[in-house]
Amino acid sequence: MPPRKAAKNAELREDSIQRLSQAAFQLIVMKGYHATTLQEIAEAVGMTKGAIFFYFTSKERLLLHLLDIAEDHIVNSLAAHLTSAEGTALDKIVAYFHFGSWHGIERPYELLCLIQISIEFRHRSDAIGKRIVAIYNRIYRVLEEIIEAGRMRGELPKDLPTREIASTVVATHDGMMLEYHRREIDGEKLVRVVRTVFLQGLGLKPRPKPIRRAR
Amino acid sequence: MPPRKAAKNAELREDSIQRLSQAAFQLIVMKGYHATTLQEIAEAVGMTKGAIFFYFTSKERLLLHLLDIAEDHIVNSLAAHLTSAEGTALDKIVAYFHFGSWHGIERPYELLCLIQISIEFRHRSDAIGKRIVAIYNRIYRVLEEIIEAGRMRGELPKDLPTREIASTVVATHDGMMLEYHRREIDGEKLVRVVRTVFLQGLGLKPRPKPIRRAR
Amino acid sequence: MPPRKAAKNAELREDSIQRLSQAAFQLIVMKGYHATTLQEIAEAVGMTKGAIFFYFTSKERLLLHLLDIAEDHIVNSLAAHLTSAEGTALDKIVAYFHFGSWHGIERPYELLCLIQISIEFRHRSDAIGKRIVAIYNRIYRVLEEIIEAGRMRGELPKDLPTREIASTVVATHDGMMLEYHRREIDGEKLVRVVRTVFLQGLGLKPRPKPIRRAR
Amino acid sequence: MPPRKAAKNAELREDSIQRLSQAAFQLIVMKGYHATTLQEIAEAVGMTKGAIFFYFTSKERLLLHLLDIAEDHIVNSLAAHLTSAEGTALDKIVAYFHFGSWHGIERPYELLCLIQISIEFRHRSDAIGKRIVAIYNRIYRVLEEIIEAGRMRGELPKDLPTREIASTVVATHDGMMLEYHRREIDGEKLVRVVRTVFLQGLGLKPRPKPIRRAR
DNA sequence: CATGAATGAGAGTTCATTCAT
DNA sequence: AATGAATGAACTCTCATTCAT
Repeated sequence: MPPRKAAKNAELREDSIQRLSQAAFQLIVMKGYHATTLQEIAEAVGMTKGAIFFYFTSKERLLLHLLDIAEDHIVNSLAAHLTSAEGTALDKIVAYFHFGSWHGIERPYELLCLIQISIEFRHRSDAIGKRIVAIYNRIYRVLEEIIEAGRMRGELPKDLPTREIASTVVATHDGMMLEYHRREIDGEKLVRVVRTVFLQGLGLKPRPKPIRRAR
Repeated sequence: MPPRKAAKNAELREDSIQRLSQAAFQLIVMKGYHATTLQEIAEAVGMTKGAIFFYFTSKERLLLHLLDIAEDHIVNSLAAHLTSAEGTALDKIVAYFHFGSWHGIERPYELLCLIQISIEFRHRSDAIGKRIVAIYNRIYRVLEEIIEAGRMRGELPKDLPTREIASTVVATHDGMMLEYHRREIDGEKLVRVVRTVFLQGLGLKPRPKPIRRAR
Repeated sequence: MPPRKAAKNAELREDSIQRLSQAAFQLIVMKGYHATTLQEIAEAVGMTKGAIFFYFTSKERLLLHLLDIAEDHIVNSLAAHLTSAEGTALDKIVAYFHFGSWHGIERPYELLCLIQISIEFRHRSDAIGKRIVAIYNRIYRVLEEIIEAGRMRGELPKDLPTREIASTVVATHDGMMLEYHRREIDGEKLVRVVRTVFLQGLGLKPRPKPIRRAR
Repeated sequence: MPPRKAAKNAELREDSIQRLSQAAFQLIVMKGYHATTLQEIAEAVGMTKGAIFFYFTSKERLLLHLLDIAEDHIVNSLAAHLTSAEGTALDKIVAYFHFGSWHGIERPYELLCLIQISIEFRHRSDAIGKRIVAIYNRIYRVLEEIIEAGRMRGELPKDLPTREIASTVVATHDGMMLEYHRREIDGEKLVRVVRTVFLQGLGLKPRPKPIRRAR
């Protein structure tokens, strides 16, 4: 039964890659890429270091594989969700937070891994640096399109620049995810606060008078 | 003049420590703590690796020293600014963003170093992990006091929990700082967007006028 | 028909061994034994690493097998050629160069493999070291017998020691083969030069040419 | 006394580099480059692996350093010896053998290292492959110039091509050196045989006059 | 027969750290 | 006060080898 055998092997292979990837996601999110050793990853799935090199040719390639997965799972479905026709820009931005937080809770590691790597490789121009930048650029693009469209329809304040709004959304989102992992925090509450803030600001609204100048 | 000489030596010592610290701040912010080698730090100030051990007993102690500096410069003055009697909670939160961004632009490295370390050592319980948690806890405490006080005075929505508001503020602030460093972004614009969002939300509110119905 | 099947299997087995050996010869000659991996050898014949262990119990045994082949093909036929009764010692030495060069051109890998291994394992006393020494000793013995016989018949200068003449022949021959592979060189020209040198030296002698008959 | 100290350190450095290089020369000649580990080299001089990286940034760089030394000591002085005005081409070729054998006996490792590396890296185009080819090309060039000049003066047979004569000289020389190391052989006798062969061939010629003294 | 998964010993390399000077 | 030499532990990576299928 060669087909069965082949199938079994393929399964095994997929399973091993899967387990190694999951372990790597977790460890990288917990300790960072540089502080995570292949030894730890291997041990986490009950293999030896050498096994990693059977599936990935280097530590860097393993990480690139994780980025592929994360991009696929997160950015792709994000784009799919947010580029649909319906909904206002604000709806979509809120959806972005919800989406992220959903991932952050159900599948936290892929999302956090992207954030972690974007921080660790912020200023590097090697393969990983380029890859993570490309991934983030996709996110920025999706958001900026939403914002532009919203602005056209008058759903957003005209005096706030697109690029900086997108950055604010990403910054808040990533910061929120990190914060969620930094403290033991009620994720749902956190999202609710962020959503509220983004929708209404923190100000008590029926505002008595126009301009309260800060500072 | 042994005293004079001693004085001179002390000065020299301070100067060396100062220069090493600055270099370390920059490199850690750019590359992360784990990816920064003592070699690089030493070279950046024209010394050799060995010299660092004359001033700091280990790489870890060097980092702890940086954390001391950063706490002193940032958290202390932050607390001083924000615990003053005047101003509403919102004013102070806005000031928090401004304060951070000011530091982020004038003396970016100390602030970013705190953020970087809080991410790299998020889940560690060694000396550094404990230290960075302690520093962040001070920040949370300051913010939560402000928020509580504001809530008492009715300046903040009652349905948003203090802890999560503080987390949102910190998350947004840290995310914003990282974002500022991740992209080439106009820092002032970014702050303005964040401030606006926090104050008013992104929603187009029934601004005072529109309501005026025709006729 | 189990016998037929068995026969077929045996054939297949021989064929696989044959192909692996050829690939190994080539790769070892090109890169050296240590720098050649079983992976490469397997790939060169479209197998996997593991398959090699079905035919050879170790990399070392594979090499020993190659040495067997090379000894069989080269040293045996060399001995057969050179120990025949006819011809002077000089004829036979020339034949040695020709023989070598013939192998070197038609079947270069076996011969070069011997040379390569004799260099890589010169100073080792493991199985391979002993084997290659034994093979070379056979060659020396054949040559020394020829030389001794020639000396008896007065065909060779008396003042040159047998052992060193044999070494010179081997040295020149091996050096020539390596050189032939090191540069892009016209093999036939090279052999001609070597033969001429060995027969007449490089000195311009009042050559016996006199044969030119008068008139 | 900073100068003394500096001097001492410089001495120490030179000494360590020297010792490491010598050990590396020997081991590479005995076992080949690939089969020699940095561990062994370090142990041979009573250091640890790490020390090697203090002086050389990689195993490859260490080898390149050895090649520099060897080129300097051998090829340079070879060129100096052989490009002098006096002497016939034959004298110089004989001198080449003598020179080589002198090096081979007094400082055998540098010369043998060149030969060894030329064999191990014959077919590679990395930094080492290029380096060793460049070194050999210098040798060929020197020899070919000598041969050409000799041919002009009628000192060499006209029917033998320059390139192949040079190759024969190099091949014989290298082969001789390897042979010298392969067997326990009387080096002087070996050189004498080679010299005689090159001058007169192995044929018993009606020697015109007894002694044409080489050198 | 042959594969592909996995191992484990050991290689080259990095880097914080020590220490004599 | 500072250097440069050297260490040693830990890392990434390689490769011959084993084995279930």
